[in-house]
Amino acid sequence: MAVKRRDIENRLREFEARCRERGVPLTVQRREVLEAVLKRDDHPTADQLYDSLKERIPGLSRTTVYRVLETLVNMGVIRRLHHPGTAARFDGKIHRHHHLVCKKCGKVIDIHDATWNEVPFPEVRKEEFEIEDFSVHFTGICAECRKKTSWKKKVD
Amino acid sequence: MAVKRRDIENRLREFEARCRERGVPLTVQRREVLEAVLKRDDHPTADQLYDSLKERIPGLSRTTVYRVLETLVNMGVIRRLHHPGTAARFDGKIHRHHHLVCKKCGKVIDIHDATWNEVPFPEVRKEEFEIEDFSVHFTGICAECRKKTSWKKKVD
DNA sequence: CTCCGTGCAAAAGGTTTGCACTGGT
DNA sequence: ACCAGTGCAAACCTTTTGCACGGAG
Repeated sequence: MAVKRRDIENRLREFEARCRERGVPLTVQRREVLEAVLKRDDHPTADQLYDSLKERIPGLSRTTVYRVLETLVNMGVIRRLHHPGTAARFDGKIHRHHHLVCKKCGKVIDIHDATWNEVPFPEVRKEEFEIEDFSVHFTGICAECRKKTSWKKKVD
Repeated sequence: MAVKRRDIENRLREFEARCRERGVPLTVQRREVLEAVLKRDDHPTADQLYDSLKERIPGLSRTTVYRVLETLVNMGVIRRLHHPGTAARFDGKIHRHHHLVCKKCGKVIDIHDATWNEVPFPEVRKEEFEIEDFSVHFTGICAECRKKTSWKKKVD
């Protein structure tokens, strides 16, 4: 489910506060892009966000959307997803959650599962890698794709 | 660790058998690209594979590498990875394993962890999603990047 | 007032497509 | 011989960069 209205307001306020304390200029574009990401639960691409905002913000540049998204990711306010598909997708939900990824159509569905959230980090001392978080990709076939008869891409 | 020599031979034989039984033409390019992916453990991009093969296969086209990789993924012989970075990466290891992904440089390290492999699939009846497998992305900072002082953003 | 952020255009990758030719079955 | 696979070039899509202007602190 998408972030709730109340939560969105909190997130925006939190963002504004963080901008101020860091001296990061708070622009209309940044606020609007963040709000647009928070309002959706379908992991939009930069281009989809641009399309949904260009009417509200006349003269908005695609470039700016890319740059703002980069800024928001670096501030830890949103996340960049690396799932199937050519374009990067963005997620306003920054708490730990996992994804169902359809092998056929690439759709990404959020899931929350307490059991999975609590599995302890694996031992990776050998790799000298400092794990901060994790997310699980469950791959398979979504309901719609399962209904369709033709199954071209994946053969088996 | 990379796939072992013996295993590579088995995988190639298995691939040839599957081609025959499906009537998929077995070409030099397909065999060589598959072998090249199996021989490495660093999740190469299409371009890196092309570079490593163009000497062995004079006249090889980048396009062909892309097309062959697509075919191999569809046949289930290799996997496409969707990790940070602009280019898609490919993985010859098709058994269940997980990845350490560096937030800074985008490097992907394989890990095998029995505990993680055995956590049962979550309940997703509501989503009507048929889970087939999963893989876990552990995000954090790799050894090299941790040593570096600056901590701005990703490169590779 | 000073910079940083923005807009525009153009460049820079990475990947896909159209078409003619070659090679596997 | 037939049809799928390949090579080449160009198209395409996403993302990044250079530069001048304008708005936020």
